[in-house]
Amino acid sequence: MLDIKMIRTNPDEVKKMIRARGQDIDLEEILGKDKERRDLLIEVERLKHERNIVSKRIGEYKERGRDREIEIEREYMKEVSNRIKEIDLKIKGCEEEISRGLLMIPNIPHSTVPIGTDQGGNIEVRRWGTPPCFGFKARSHEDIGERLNILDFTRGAKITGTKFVLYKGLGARLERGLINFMLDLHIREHGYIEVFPPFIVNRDSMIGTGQLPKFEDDLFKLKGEESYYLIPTAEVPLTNIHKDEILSMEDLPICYVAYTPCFRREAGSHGKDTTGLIRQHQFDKVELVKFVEPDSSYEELEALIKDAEEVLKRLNLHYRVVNLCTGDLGFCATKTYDIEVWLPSQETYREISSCSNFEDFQARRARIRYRKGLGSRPEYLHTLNGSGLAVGRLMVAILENYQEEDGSVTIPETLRSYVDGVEKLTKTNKLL
RNA sequence: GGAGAGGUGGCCGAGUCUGGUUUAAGGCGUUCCGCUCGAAACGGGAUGUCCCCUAAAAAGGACCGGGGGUUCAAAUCCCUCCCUCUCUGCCA
Repeated sequence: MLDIKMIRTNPDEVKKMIRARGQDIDLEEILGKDKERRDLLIEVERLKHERNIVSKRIGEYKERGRDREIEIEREYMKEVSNRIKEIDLKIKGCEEEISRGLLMIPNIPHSTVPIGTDQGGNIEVRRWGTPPCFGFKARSHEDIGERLNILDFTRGAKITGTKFVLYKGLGARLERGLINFMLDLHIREHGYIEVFPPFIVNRDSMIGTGQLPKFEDDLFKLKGEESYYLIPTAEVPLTNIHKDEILSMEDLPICYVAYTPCFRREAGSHGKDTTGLIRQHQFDKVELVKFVEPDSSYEELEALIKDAEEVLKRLNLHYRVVNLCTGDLGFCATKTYDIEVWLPSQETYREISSCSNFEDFQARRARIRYRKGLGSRPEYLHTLNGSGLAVGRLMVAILENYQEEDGSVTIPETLRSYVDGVEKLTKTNKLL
């Protein structure tokens, strides 16, 4: 959420930004309501002041038993009170409209974000490693996974439906190993605090991180009295840990890491990257979230992306880092780096992590503040998050990049201690 | 799920029955000043968040879990929802 005061003073810049993002939002209407609200406030506060004074006076009259005076004041105050009630109602209406509008305005891109309308405008920042060189035609991960009997798409669909998968035997174990490997790396070497949050959150949390009210269609909502949702990413519970809090400067930066499954409706994405594990309704992810001081948030973003990259380096997987352009940037972000891992079967780079700075956009929505020093006013802090990494897609990358001609898959050395020393996945009919 | 007790400032805690002079007592903590060679103890002051108006302040308004109602007036009365605790049922 943007600051209404900032919009009030820089309406043209905000309009320009909205246009650049290809959005259609009526700023004038919001600003009009804002003006109306402030005018009404001035009037109603004067009346409330009056009410406070007269009420006190009535109290004093009552003490002395001056009933006639009380009666006179009471008649007058009835009018004042009704008028207050009327105006308060109008103000509330204004506030609802203002907030509805504000919640739909995207964040302002950082000056280092390239201008562009879609993915094509993204800029490659760096590459690491080299793609593997096979003397045979690379198989897809689905192919490899099903032959090895570690991935079962048919049964996943049987149990639930399309875009649900069953990991079996060493596949399940490798998934778990990857999660543990990444958690350990971030906890032991990058200084993150591990968290195991709820996988279901309430509506207010979803608004806090920006999934709602705009992206309801992407979410799984639970049926029941409460407005509960399955999390589409651990970003939601992690960022909302400090909702409605005022932290002190010594607390910052706070860095959390969590493994959670993620649930996404993927509405409207049918036929798009639908193969295998790439796009599922449920997938595992290790997520990194930071709460930082505003001055340091862009340095923290650089550190965050490095922490995520380290996973791929340790696994010796070729990747590139991309700076997303204005047209591809998410709603809440001011700047996002994607990490794209090399997939031999598609001979292309595929997103495996997305690391973003949100500045105070989420902090304002979720009311997360900090105090610079003793006695200083609370200020919104900056939040960041990034995948570190998406486990399903990492599985894809390992199966494809480490495949052998005979259909087996070598397990990267770093991972072996996480799968009881297994060095190779080989074809088997047994459910290991 | 059932029964009961609660939710008040950074924390503890009074106020709620009986609505008004509450500007939310008192304590703790924090911080500043005094005393002191220094510290402790002691004495004194300061110590919330948001909104509005401001160049800034002052003044003003709102906030006692959330929302609504009654009333000239609500921390206090009524309704409703949420949360916590105790007992209890079922249960991993």
